[in-house]
Amino acid sequence: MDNLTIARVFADVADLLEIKGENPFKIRAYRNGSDTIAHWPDPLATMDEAALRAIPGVGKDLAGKIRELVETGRSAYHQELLQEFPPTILELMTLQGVGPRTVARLHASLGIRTLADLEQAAKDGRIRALKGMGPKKEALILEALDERRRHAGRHLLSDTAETAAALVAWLQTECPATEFIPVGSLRRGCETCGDLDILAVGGTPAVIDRFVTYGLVERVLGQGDTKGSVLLGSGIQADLRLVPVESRGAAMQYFTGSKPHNISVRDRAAGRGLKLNEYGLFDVATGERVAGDSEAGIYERLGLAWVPPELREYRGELEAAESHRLPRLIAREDVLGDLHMHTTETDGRDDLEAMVESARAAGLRYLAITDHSRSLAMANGLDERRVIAQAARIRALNDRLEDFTVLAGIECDIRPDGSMDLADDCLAELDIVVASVHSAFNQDEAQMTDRVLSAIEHPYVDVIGHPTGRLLLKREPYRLQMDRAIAAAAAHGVALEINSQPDRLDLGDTHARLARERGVKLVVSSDAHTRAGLVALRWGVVVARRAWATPDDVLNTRPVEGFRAGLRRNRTRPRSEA
DNA sequence: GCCGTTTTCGGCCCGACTGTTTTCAGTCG
Repeated sequence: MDNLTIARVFADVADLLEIKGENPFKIRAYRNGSDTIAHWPDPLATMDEAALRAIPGVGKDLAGKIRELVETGRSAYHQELLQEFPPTILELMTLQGVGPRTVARLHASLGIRTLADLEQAAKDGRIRALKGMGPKKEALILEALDERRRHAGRHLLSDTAETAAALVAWLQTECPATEFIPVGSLRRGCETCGDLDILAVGGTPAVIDRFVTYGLVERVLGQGDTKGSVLLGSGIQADLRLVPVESRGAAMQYFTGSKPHNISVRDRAAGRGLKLNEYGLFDVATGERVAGDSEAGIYERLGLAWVPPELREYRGELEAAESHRLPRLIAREDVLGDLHMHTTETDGRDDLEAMVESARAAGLRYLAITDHSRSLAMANGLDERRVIAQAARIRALNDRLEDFTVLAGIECDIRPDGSMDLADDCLAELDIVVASVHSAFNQDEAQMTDRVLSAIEHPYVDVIGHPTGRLLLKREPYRLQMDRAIAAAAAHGVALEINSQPDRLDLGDTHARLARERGVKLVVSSDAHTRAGLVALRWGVVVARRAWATPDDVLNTRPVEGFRAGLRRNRTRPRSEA
């Protein structure tokens, strides 16, 4: 049983307890536990009770339930709750404007169990008959059902960022006296965003009035003097919050989150006789405001270094901020080379020369061409003969270039049996080999793990490309024991890729952090298929930052000679040859 | 249900908006 499954059980328990009207702090305990477990880097299935209890938010009870889940595959408590309520009732909670109290009442008085039941009841006008409900609530439920059908769920970081950039640019033109700042999960660089939060610093309620008239607004969800909320045509919900200029820092801190980070910061404030809200940091005794203009001022007053937004996930950042041990995070400018891209030779849309020009324009100093190998016939993958011919062309081009290096590489398929898709003597000829899985995604965990471990052990493999194979919001990662892959990569000096494609971001932040902590070098690569695709490096860098990576953790921040020296093929030469 | 240089018992972040209320509950972030 993996961590995500355990996390889901606890999240379900929290929802069910909420519907039941249980003690809110008990509910929070399950929810906190669920959130922590979902991002916990080590597999809980292999941990004993003492180790489990060392996880923050996991006490005697939760540790026992985790053991029960691991050993029996189920939790008696979870099952008990499911006897009281049908499992489908949890879907009702995902509707905008429908919370636990409403679900409980719908279930108790109308026997509603499913989304279909709810829709029928709303259409029949049975909702409005309930105490505390009315025609408007009924209409809202129908709208929420419709919206859920059309664009359920979350949005890629890059999509949210584009939406935000356009909206902020428009707002800035319409209301030049007000400053607009995107905050929330977008500012933290989360791989997907549920909605878009924007601050309007120093504006008047007229700014909210303007906001709801934005051309891409599909529906106004709410509008007051300090807050407006709209649904955009893309399905992204955007919230605009008005704050006074003197609260700029406090509001940025508050609305950037994450929730557990903020709870912890507030807790820390309370311990010092201070109260923190979106308007500032206040002395409880005197009511005096002691900070709030800037984020740094708030953290400083609490004895903390300013925490970069990407680290605000309650994963040890406050302890590091307190002891001034926060890492100097990698930035896009630190990346000097790009090690994964395709050309017209396989499934790319631009040729070798165009990719080089694009990389130069992006401020890079070197790149590696890594087209697909033979097995990927769909992409016109290269066999040994074509690989060698392409390498010759790359080297000829390289000889003509000044102040820039082009490396000859390949993205070589890892076959289902773990062998490489090209002959060893061919791979040996190249400057860099990225090995990736592109087939037989459905192998079981043992097969897939052995397969990837074989690749890591192969002497000419330098990097594992998009190690989990996930496609965000589309495809689950393949079943790979990541802790074993990371251990093997560390042992063999193989780097793991952070693939920057917005729908991959693979490795993700928690795995990348674990790899880094275990001594594995990372590379941030674009996997560009067009010359414009190199801009994706931006997103890979965000993931690396969320993994607490410094430039030193990422091989392609080094100048080309240092980079090449760090590749596995150049540092595992047998001693007799040295 | 978790947790502890304030606490092993008694706390647990906090404010805005909506719809249904005639003073507030529910939802959201």
